[in-house]
Amino acid sequence: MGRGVQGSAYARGVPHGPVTIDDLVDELRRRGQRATTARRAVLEALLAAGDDHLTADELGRRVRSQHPAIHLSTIYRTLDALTDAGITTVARFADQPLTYHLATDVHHHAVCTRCGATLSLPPALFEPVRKRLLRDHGFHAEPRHLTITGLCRDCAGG
Amino acid sequence: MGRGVQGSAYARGVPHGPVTIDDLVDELRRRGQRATTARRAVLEALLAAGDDHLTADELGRRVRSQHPAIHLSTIYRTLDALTDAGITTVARFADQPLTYHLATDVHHHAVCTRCGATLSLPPALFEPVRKRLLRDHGFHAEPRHLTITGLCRDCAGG
DNA sequence: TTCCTCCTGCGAATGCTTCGCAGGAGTCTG
DNA sequence: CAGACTCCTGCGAAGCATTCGCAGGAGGAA
Repeated sequence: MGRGVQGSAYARGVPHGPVTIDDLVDELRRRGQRATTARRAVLEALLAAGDDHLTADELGRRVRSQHPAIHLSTIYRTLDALTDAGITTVARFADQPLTYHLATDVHHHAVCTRCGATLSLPPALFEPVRKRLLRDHGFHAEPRHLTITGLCRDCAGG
Repeated sequence: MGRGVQGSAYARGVPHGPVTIDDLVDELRRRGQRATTARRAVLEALLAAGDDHLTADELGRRVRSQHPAIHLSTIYRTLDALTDAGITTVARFADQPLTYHLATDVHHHAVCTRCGATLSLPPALFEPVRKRLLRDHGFHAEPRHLTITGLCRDCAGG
């Protein structure tokens, strides 16, 4: 397969699973945004992070290890732009700072409000609720990254 | 019914539905906390707010209309204490400041990440997911105030 | 009433995130 | 490949919600 001449990885919406830096950069440009060093670096860091959720600060630290001049405010603006473009997804766990990851990484979360532990959940779990919200309320539940709060096994004491 | 001689409204855990100021103050004391003017005022404001979710700031404004000297930091500390005592519940909608309401008001939310509109949902909707999380992951999903994000009918354009 | 704490007002500090500005880098055009 | 037109960036400061330290005052048990 690979990327064909005419189709980017994003040609039919946000793809699931692995993508390359070039896919991401292409998509960025397709959205009318510029592919700068800072943005490429942020995308590389996100790609390298795999399933992890990174804060702007952590992302800044990683990016600066290669490009020391990149300012934290640029990271924030970049993440804003990427999120607008649908390339990244934001989530806030409890009262932690915002975290970011690639939108290609589709999953939901259960977050412990006491210890902050997170559990990754398969999207299927929420399908019934999603359908119901759509049908009964016209509400389009976030399909890519829901968060449900509560207490983890340890914090619930059993 | 009414409150019997020996049983507070909270005797069997957090009650659903209406409670009085005295129920709330009693419960506070039962938890070993002091019933001060500030705390009573906060509880009154929450009670008067009905189903609304109030920020510390908004709560401060309302409390100060009766007791001008009560400082915002006291509101925060009071809300902390009330939440610790299980009397109030916290929620964050999108990137808004934290909001608070009485724990007796049990409901879930769908929040639009674009316009911030919120939809109140019956607890029953999430029961299947809750049960599943508990059984499969030992995760105790917050029973009193879940939030699910997405786009409302208007923002989804249809 | 007395005493021992806990709670409070106040102001300053913190931490994340955003903003305004002036200069520099991307991209499009020819 | 040069020129021009923006958008993007580094920098520092501002903004906002929330927390903290302190010294004094109010709550409640005896």
